[in-house]
Amino acid sequence: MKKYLEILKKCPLFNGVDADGLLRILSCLNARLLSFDKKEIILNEGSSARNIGIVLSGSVHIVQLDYYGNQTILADAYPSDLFCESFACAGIEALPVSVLSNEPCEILLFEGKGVVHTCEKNCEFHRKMIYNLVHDLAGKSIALHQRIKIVSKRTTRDKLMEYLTVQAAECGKNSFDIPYDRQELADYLEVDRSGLSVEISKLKREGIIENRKRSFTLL
Amino acid sequence: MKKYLEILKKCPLFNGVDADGLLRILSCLNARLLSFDKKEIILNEGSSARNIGIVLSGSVHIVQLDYYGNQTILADAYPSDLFCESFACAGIEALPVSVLSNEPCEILLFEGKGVVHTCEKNCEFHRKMIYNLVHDLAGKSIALHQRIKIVSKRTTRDKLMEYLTVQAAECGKNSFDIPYDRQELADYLEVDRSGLSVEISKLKREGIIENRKRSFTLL
DNA sequence: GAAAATATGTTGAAAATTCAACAAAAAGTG
DNA sequence: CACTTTTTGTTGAATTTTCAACATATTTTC
Repeated sequence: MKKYLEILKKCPLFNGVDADGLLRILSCLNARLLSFDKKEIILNEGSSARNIGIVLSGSVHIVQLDYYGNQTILADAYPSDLFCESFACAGIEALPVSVLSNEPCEILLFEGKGVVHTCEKNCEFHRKMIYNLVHDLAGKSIALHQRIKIVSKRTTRDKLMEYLTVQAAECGKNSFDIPYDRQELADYLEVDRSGLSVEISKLKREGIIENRKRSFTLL
Repeated sequence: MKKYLEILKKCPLFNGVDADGLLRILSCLNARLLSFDKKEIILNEGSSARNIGIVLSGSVHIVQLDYYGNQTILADAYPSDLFCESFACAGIEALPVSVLSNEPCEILLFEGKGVVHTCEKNCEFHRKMIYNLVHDLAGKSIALHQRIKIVSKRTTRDKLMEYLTVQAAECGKNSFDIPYDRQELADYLEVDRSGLSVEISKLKREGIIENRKRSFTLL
């Protein structure tokens, strides 16, 4: 576990906790270290919602699957990011999403109740974690609202432009790379992949954007 | 304020806090009591995100507005419900949503930092509130995911059927009333109102649902 | 209870999305 | 480097949504 100490220190849950406290908390949480290849199922929709995950290496997609096979990408998690904390904290039975590995990755999994329930030994750290949890959950809510703002646009073109505008704002430049290939971008925007390609081509022809693969420029 | 004590006791933020503690917390939070007519703006998108609200009477819609005038209904809040707590807790500047009164209503508004920062007098209650906040934020996240599952369906018919199925499951009956008129339902499902009416008519003709105004039955 | 205002249903035309199928380009493999 | 696999772009047809306009029904107001 020491190998990942630097990653774990940056995890929003452990903000303000020193390396010593971190190691104590981890032993207290009974965390399991798991490895996955690309495109594997880490957690499956409908399975127990008790677990919280932290990405140690690689990255994952948080998705919902439709009965027609349409996949919706809700969010991504990268090293140091938490995932599924909201489901564990709400105390629901079944996970309403699936978590898929986007590339080979290593994941730390532990039970959410270990975080929420105070234990005798580390009350000091637990208190800090609860505060951190509030901030993290609130941040996740913001992210969901931002995604809704993008996806609630009524046309593929508007969704794409809103998405690209947000990305540009986030990295403070008009040129940036997105974390998705075409199919994944379509799954994030909830549109048809081929229709998305058509729209990207149009925007390029109209001189509104430049694009090559995952790299975009707003003009 | 005593008039609303019963409503406030049921607020998720004050779970486990007795009437005495509640009154002390309220004075500490510097809460303002505000009244609104129907269809008024309570909080405007882009304005300060510092405030948390509690509905005391009536009900409100949490909405996002498009530059074309399309309104998206994200959630509703009824007496005892909190709203905008996630934005206040995340510490962002600008509110990414608007809050509109759905009917004449009374609202308690206070600064979010009063909840998150411990004060000297009521540390006991503050600790409880933070725990309550974690549970509440997690629950709001679940609600958003549920809404996304509905709205990510690709056709008006599928969105409507998913929505009605969730409603039926929530009240445990096949007959139920929804809290929206046609335009509001369209705004919640992110579809065109007239197209929604067409789809409801079709489903009735096909014998899949019964409907009169806000009352629906799944067959 | 009549008049005005609001809500809902219906229609047809225009616009957009989806779907399947295929071509072209790029990436991965031995 | 050749071959295979995967990704991306393009097309046209079918489906669906949107939009505007209007008819009907319901509610509100005086």
